[in-house]
Amino acid sequence: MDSINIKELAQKLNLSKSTISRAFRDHNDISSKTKERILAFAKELNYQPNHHASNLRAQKSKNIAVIVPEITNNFFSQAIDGIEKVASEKGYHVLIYLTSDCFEKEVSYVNDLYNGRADGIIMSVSGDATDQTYLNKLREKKMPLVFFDRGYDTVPTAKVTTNDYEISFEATTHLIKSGCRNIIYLMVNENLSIFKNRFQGYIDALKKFNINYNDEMLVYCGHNFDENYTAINKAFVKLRPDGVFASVERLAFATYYICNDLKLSIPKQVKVISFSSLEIAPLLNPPLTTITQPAFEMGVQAATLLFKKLLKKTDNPDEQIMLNSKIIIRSSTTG
Amino acid sequence: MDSINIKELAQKLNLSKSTISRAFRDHNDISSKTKERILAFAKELNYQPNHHASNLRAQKSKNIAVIVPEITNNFFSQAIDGIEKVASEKGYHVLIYLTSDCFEKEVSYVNDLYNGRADGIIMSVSGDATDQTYLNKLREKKMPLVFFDRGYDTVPTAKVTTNDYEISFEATTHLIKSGCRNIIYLMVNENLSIFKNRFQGYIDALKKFNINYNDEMLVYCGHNFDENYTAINKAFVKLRPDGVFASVERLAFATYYICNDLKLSIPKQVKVISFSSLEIAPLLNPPLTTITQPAFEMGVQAATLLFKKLLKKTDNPDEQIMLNSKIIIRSSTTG
DNA sequence: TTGTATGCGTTATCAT
DNA sequence: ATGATAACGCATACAA
Repeated sequence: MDSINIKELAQKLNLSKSTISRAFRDHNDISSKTKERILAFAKELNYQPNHHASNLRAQKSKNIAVIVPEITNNFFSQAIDGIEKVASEKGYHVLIYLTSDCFEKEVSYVNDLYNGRADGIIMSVSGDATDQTYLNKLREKKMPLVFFDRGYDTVPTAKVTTNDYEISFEATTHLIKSGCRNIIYLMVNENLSIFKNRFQGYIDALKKFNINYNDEMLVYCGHNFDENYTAINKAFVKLRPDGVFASVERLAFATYYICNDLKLSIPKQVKVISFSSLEIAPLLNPPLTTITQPAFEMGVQAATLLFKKLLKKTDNPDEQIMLNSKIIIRSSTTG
Repeated sequence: MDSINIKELAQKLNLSKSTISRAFRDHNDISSKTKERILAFAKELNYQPNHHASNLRAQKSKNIAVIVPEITNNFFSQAIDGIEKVASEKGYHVLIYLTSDCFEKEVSYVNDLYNGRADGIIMSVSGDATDQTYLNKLREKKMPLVFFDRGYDTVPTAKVTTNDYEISFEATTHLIKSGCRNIIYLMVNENLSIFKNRFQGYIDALKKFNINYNDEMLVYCGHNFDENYTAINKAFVKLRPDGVFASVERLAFATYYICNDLKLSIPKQVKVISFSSLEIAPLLNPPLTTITQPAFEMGVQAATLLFKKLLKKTDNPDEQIMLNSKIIIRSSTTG
């Protein structure tokens, strides 16, 4: 970066550094004439106040960090979209960190942010945390933190979540009312509260309708497609379920592939419902019934919460926002 | 950010600031004993060298900026995934900017980066540029720039692209060999060379097989779903095409919706091929034949190129890399 | 091996 | 309304 600096600019204009600075800081004690002259000349020379110098003085970066498990996932990319919209409106910049659900990466990314690179963090955590409390030092450092969707219960901070329990109860009820009596549940991570809530909604709905449940119906899945395929396939062969509740989008996709391979018809033989932010769910074969979270809006709310904390415009730094997901019924559970 | 600084740390350890600094900079002229003592104590106190101060001295940020039209698009999110992987390996951080294909935003974002916030830019441009040369000042400022996929021809710099012309020729040939004689082309932006190339591949394939072409067969689309729906629908009603070449994923989706609504069977009455990075293309109804770009790899290559320029490890700052897309034939063009 | 002093580019404070 | 100066936190050249 070959840049001119404030000193050189001052010399060329026969002014002092302070006057230049004032022109950029929108100070009132500067004549509008000189101000305009400065700004015009600066523009011509492509001068801009050096970010590091300004921020060293001001002790802020105007950056926010967004830490998420993955980006090639409709939920997260939509959420990031929402975050970026708010941030750019406020003149802030967005740093992206992808953990691939690896806890070590998550920790290392967060630790890398203590040096002033970012003023705050928006995060959806990896589920494999061994020590969730490492985030508590953020609080000591007065670095604002907002969770969205996936947070740690042990870390008190602002959160944006959805009505996972209720909507899962409702989704399971929908499957039952559509005739399912043998519904398997595809789980990704039982440590995170959102997944606990989803599962509990399922369990309680089964209970309400007096439908038998046993542990085999809970299928543990992971991040790898092949593993998931094997696990779900095994459950299919053994249990012959007539309904599938996928707690996460990609497990529904795996289920579709498996049903194809096993020549099982969705929805005739198996009904499938899934948490999913896939916009083209109507174009799948068959169209997938989804529990759709307001991903974009969650991003907007999370960013809004963060800025409230950042700009000290709140007296409740641990504000909790819960938004409603909605079930969109399509052919994968009807007919 | 309530942080301890180097001075305080030095006092507590009865050492000088420089020694502390040396411990962190991995200098050789420091005893490993004091170095360890410093690092251990620093860790305990959560001390990290202030990013702005270090970078003010070093005149670099260890940030790279990624500017793309949108993130809720499989191609871009996969590319960003690739970029982030490389950047994090190199100890760099990724700033994300979304232009929504708005040229003014693009310009304003780039202009916001002249102040040292980022050391380099990876960009896929908006197509609506009125003055593409505004990027040339990046070169004056010695700010490295790499285009991927969508670049401006008027701006000489490193680029990562795919074999758009050849693959489009091949894709069109595939449609023709599958029996199509009336293939419409869905265009998003005729100003960008990648889209020109795609279109030219289509045109030349028609020519080779002596298939008639007229301007009506070129359907101009935009960013808005409803507009696109209307435009494509109009073409369907008027031209009754038996083939559709979508130059961009979302236009294929629009085509699917339209065929549904018009009760046209894909592939019996209409065959559809599209540029697309959708991983679940096999699950669509019918499975979509795609021209798939190596999005992740493009991100990796773009980042690699940028770092070569950044670290001055190349004598060709305008290196061009062309990767191959591949056509994956599925039911939307067969049967 | 460690300490001292200077400057990186800004901006706020104080003076004029 | 404008100018001089100190300080933000760090890293290097130089001194010891």
